[in-house]
Amino acid sequence: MAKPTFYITTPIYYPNDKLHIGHSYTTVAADAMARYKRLRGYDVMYLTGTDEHGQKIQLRAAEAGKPVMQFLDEIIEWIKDLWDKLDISYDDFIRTTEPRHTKVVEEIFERLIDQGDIYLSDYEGWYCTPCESFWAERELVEGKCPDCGREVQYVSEESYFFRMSKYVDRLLQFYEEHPDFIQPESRKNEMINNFIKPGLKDLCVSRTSFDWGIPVRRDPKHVVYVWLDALTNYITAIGYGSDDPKMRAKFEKYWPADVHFVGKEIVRFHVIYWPIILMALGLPLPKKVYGHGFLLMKDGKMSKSKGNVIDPKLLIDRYGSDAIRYFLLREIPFGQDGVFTPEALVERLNFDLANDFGNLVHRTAAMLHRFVGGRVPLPGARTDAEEELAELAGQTLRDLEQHMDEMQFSVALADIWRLIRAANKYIDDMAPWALHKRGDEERLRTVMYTVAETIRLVSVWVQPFIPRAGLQVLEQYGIAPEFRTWESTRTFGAPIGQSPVEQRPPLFPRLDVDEELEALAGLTRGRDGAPASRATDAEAAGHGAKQEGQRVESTATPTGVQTKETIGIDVFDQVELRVGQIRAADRVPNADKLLRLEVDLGAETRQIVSGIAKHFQPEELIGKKVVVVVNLKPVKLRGVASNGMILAASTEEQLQLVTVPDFMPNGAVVK
RNA sequence: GGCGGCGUAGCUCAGCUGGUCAGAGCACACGGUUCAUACCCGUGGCGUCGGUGGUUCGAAUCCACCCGCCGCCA
Repeated sequence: MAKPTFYITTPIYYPNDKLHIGHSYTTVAADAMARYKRLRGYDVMYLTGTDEHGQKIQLRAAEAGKPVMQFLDEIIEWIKDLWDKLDISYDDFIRTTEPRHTKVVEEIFERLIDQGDIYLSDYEGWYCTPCESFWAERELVEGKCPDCGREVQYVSEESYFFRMSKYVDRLLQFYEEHPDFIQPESRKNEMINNFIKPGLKDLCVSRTSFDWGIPVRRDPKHVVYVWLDALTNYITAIGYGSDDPKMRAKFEKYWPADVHFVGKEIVRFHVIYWPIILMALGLPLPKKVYGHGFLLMKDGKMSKSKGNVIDPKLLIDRYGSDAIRYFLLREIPFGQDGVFTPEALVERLNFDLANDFGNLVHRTAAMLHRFVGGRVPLPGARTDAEEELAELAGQTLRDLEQHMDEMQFSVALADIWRLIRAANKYIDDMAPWALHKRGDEERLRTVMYTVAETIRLVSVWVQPFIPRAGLQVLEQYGIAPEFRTWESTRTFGAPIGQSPVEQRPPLFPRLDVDEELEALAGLTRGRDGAPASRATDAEAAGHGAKQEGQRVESTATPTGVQTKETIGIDVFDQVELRVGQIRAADRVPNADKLLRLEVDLGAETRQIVSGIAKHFQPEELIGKKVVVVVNLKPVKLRGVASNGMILAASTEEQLQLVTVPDFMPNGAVVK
């Protein structure tokens, strides 16, 4: 019998800028689901991609002085590299500029006109070019764009429209027959009350005001506008409308999709317009649309103007993909918003990954070597303690599967960690070192086997979330392939005795909290202090979502000592350095590494927190003339405000402040 | 303004259709342990479950109103 299929998608992202950690969240969640389903024996199709049309792309490319396709290719390369770094196991990556997509969209459009679902009319309204948004007269704020506050133009444009109203009754009936279609449920009411009950408006599906898009075949001054282009990626990618019979078979195999993961801001398009488009095409509807929440920063949504956008690659480089994946999936209840704080990140990594899981694996390997010759021993008779752990393992598997089916990743991880904690506790209760000392070989073997077996189960289960660590432990513990399968974890007591176990360095390093908080403060300070061109926030994910981020610069070839991208003098010039004199210094309570400094900059005296307490006594700093970055965004470290940064040179062991001769006045510019 | 949601220990949050539901993790205090990444284990204090009324034998859990946040829409 053929394997059951599972088709899962992320939104296609709008590549007018680099993506941020919010996009990574959607993609990581979908990846965890895809990996889970593969482990469960499904034939999985996991699709992601990019939505590459629209005026804003065109404008961005022009700003960058590049041909549009070149501009896009460079960003797509960056995005694919990000997914590689995050271990995203997508099966296909669709770009809406590919012929397999554009050709089919053209045909769909023709067909829908012929069917009478699409008709020609006029679109009137106020248009904000940067936001690519139309506004009704009454929506304007003092005649300006309500989103960004900039000028809008009145436009009257001939447009094609999709007759949505025709399908409303069928849509409502579908909702009723498929109560789980929209997740979380609360979104469903919003949709019905806000869009459907008041009367669903026809959707504008073409534009004549720009030409970076798929032309309408019979009327090429029009290009297909956003949703009919973007949403259809979910079917064109798997072969809908293809000339190739193999691809058509693929479509038959995977459609309808099992779930579309989307950010909550685009739920509406996926649960109203997309089903209606599919009805018009006579295709079955997707089984589920899951609108997840946003990853917020402490001070609200991520946005460039707040300087709180984090480049995911910097995080991955520092902590590794497993760590970032774990944090995203554990910290944010799927469907709700979650908050990114440096403290939460470091604590999750230290407590859950290093202390609980990593240490369990590490201490067990050490004991296996020290007590029983470096192999998983053969167990003797079980006692109540072993039965209890086995029982908990069985319960954990049941809970885990249930929560994964509900797509509650954070709860599923909590389930696994409950067993990890129990295993750590079991070790303490059984005290193998005491058994060893006492010479109780049979008990010792039983205990060590039981711990190894628990580690085996956990390592299999953990793979959808942190694939590297899971696989690494299975290899370290010499687990045979047949005991790495999901099904094999239904039994506690697999014959893994005699497997040779390696001693390896800890899976996850324990992080120094102060050091990391300071480093993360640096990462979130936003590296291009330029004020954002508009106030809209970078949304977590989505078609046409309004995103601010860094423009992709041409890729520099690092040479010699250089490891970062080459920057222009204009970028460096944004950093304001001045001479400052340390007037006072004392330790920050509850922090090993932090000193609170008062620095005299001539015109003012500022408080700056610096992570140099390991290298200096507070007294010896008084009077020193140092170089201060004065235009850094203020941050709080351990609750103490820091309004700048002191420059220092450092190696692994040493650290010296960059100092200036005493005759230079406080406040003098350094450049 | 309309619709919806939320407000539970210092922090982040679980608590479905009312009766061991007053909980978990972190933080804090004390104790234990040494295999391990100063790690793990145990014990303990802490909460008027946003406020006020009401339904009920009994409400964090249902209802009404109020306060404060938030989401979608207008």
